Amino acid sequence: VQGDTLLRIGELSRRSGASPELLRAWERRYGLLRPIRSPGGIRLYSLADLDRVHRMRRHLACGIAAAQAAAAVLRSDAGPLLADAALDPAAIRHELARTLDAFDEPNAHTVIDLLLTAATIDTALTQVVLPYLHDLGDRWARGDASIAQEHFAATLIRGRLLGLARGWSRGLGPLALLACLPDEQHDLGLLSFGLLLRTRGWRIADLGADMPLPTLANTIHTLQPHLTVVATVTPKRITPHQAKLRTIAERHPIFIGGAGATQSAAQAAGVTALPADPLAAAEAITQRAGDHQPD
Amino acid sequence: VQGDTLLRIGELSRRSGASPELLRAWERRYGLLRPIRSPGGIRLYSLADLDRVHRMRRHLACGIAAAQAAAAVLRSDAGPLLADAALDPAAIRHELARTLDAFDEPNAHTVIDLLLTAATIDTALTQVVLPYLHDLGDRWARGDASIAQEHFAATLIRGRLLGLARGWSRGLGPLALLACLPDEQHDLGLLSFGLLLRTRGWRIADLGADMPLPTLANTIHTLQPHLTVVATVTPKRITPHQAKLRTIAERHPIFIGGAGATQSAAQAAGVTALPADPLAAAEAITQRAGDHQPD
Amino acid sequence: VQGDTLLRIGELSRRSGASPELLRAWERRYGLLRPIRSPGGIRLYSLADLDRVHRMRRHLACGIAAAQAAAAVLRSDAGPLLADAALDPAAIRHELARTLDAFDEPNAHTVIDLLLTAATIDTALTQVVLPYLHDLGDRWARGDASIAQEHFAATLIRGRLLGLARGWSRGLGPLALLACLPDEQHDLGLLSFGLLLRTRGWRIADLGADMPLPTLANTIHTLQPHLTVVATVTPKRITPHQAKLRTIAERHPIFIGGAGATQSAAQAAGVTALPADPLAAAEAITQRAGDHQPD
DNA sequence: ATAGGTTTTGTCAAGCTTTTGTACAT
DNA sequence: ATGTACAAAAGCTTGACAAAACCTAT
Repeated sequence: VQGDTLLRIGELSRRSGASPELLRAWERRYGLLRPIRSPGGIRLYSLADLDRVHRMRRHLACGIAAAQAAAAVLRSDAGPLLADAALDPAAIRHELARTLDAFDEPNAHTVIDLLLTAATIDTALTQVVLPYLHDLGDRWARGDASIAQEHFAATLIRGRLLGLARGWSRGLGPLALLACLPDEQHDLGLLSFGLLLRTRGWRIADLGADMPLPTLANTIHTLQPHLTVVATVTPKRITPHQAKLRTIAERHPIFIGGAGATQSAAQAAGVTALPADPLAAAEAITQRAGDHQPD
Repeated sequence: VQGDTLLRIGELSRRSGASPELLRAWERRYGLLRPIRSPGGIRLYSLADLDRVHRMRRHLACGIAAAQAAAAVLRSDAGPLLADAALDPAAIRHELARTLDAFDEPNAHTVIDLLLTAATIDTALTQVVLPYLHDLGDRWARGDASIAQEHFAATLIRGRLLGLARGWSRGLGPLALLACLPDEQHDLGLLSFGLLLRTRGWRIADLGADMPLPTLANTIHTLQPHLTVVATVTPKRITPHQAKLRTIAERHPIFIGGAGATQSAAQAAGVTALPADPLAAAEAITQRAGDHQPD
Repeated sequence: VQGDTLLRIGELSRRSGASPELLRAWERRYGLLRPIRSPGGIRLYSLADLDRVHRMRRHLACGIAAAQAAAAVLRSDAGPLLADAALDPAAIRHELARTLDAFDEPNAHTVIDLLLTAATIDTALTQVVLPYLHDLGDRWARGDASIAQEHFAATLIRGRLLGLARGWSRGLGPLALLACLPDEQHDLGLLSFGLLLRTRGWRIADLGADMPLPTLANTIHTLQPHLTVVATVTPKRITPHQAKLRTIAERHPIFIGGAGATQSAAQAAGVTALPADPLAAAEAITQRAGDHQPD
């Protein structure tokens, strides 16, 4: 569970599938493991040792002889493996999925803490959080994840993203107004996009899910943002509002993002489509703003 | 229920369920009560004293030993008064409304920071945040607030509440599972209620808005919570699901809260209605859990 | 079920599922629990103790041997913070001091994680981190803290602040160049100040401690920042460089901040003094920039 | 793989003390 | 009403024990 727990030989055997006698033999013959000892002489193994045994068995399963397998394991033993493995985005994403699927809130927070200290917000969002959410959606569609798991995960992640968002309307940069199209409930992608914009110096005002367009128009008038981004996961939400969108877009720059932001649908509504990739979208908008109002 | 009613020891005993001898012992040993005396020496107790005895008995029912229970009662006696003395809830609520109405995110955060530093979570929620949200809903119904303002405020507050919620499934007491009924999108009341439960020692798992009942049933089976609370702002959401709710409630305690939790609707669905006031609801549930799980 | 109730061993046993004998054995053998005692010698446990027992049992259920499980529990002991829902800045500061003084790096990280999710960066820095550093300096001056503790704490905090600073030179806002005066080694205050500026939309370039003024002048020429802030904790570092500072300030706005930034010293060097309070300083600079370059 | 010895760990018992609700005499 | 007494319940310490898990060596 933890990174620094110690296992006795019985537990190592249970977790690795190798008998205690065999583990002792591998230690004596090949120096595969170097457990520390308790005051009474009991062997105590680290999780790195467990990993070594796993690799050893994998080699054996491939037909490598024991002596050579052990040598290979020790050779490829680049020190604190598990600690480094934690920095691999795929591993973190996997760990995030595991904890959230199990409704294990404290450890999910720990994983996110680790992620946020190890990575930039850009990396955390594009390499871990957004791919995870995307994957979760797929699993839900396939019936491999329950709505409960999906809501639980979304709530926890929303909390962390809103934590990062704190104060994002403050400061000197241009203001971007964000909102989901009417009937669109998926706000996490837009929230993430807002964070990517924020790290690029924008000020953000986020109206969240399901925003009626007349109200949006009023808010544009009140806040006078530099530009507005509306989001949708399906082009279907655009068509019913083409006319209204076009009216607003005539007096104010409107961008549309999310999986539903197809070129054709955007063009029909007289607004500008953003790339599907949120990082590319953030860069594109920032680039554009920099051009219009250079330094 | 006057503020200045005085009880003699027999009446206090009858109302509190503790024998006169015991009440005197608690006074002598722990200083739990400080009754004034009649000219003839008869003890005269206030209603605050009755409340102390009730709290004492609740602690005892939870398994706390008498000396420690009395200490806890006395400690929580002086606590909130001193802590919150400097704080005017109405002023803070007004300030919160002003900043949020103006989409002034940084200063809204500052107000909330101030509130959280100056008040307990209980006070912050029941005196400021929940009244503000309620008032915002009223203003929206009257057309005095736009959906944009409402979404903006809800998102910001949700972020702060989720920040406070961090780690709330960890460690101690019994586990409470929370969810909104199907089609119910208002999750902030439930979230606040979860925080109130948390400060009373519960562990929380929150499934958020719009949770299908079959999935809820599965999650109950998986997590084995001590009880489940579903929320709705209107009784209309209960009727279509009466049968399913009843089925679940037969094998697991289900409570229903929120503005829509009328007695009649709850009874029809075979579940227990909670008081409309979230603080009272949290107290009621905690009370009940303490009663059911004595020695 | 308050956060400060005390349990006798029987109740702890009932709530945790471990027998009283076993609890005493764990205390004696591994020091897992440190209950206070009643005047008569009865063990009184806190809810944090209950949490420890729960974690102990969870480890045991995973197959970890008792001695190692206890060691793991004690190692990951983040104090009473996680058990209570206490987000009082003073409590967090105290917990930060406790963990850092004990060179308890993992738990210090946990405390900081908690702080960053519960509070805004502004609050975290001004209410917790900076007061803690100031207090640490005082204690060191009085001989109550060792240089080792001071270095350890500074290094850990610097790492976290740098983590928050990631990407802070990116984006659209005006660029602020930060540097400590020659011989000035205290860079954490400046780093914090940079973060406060960042949340107000600035881009930041930080040159860190002990920066020779000719190099600073060159960097100003290269980066063309919007303004430059130099920091010092004592006015003594200003006097030797008055002339050079004045020369630079003739062609570029220079501000001076930190405890050493007295009005008189600043005036003598022809630069602008900032308020001693970093939050006020950040606001002042941002205000000024907004005036000069509106919208 | 087995044998024989050691360490670890949960449990129990004996004898004594503290805590606490109730009872009784003044 | 007060104060003392009392007995049951719950705790404390010391010491010991046995099953399970481990060790080494053959």
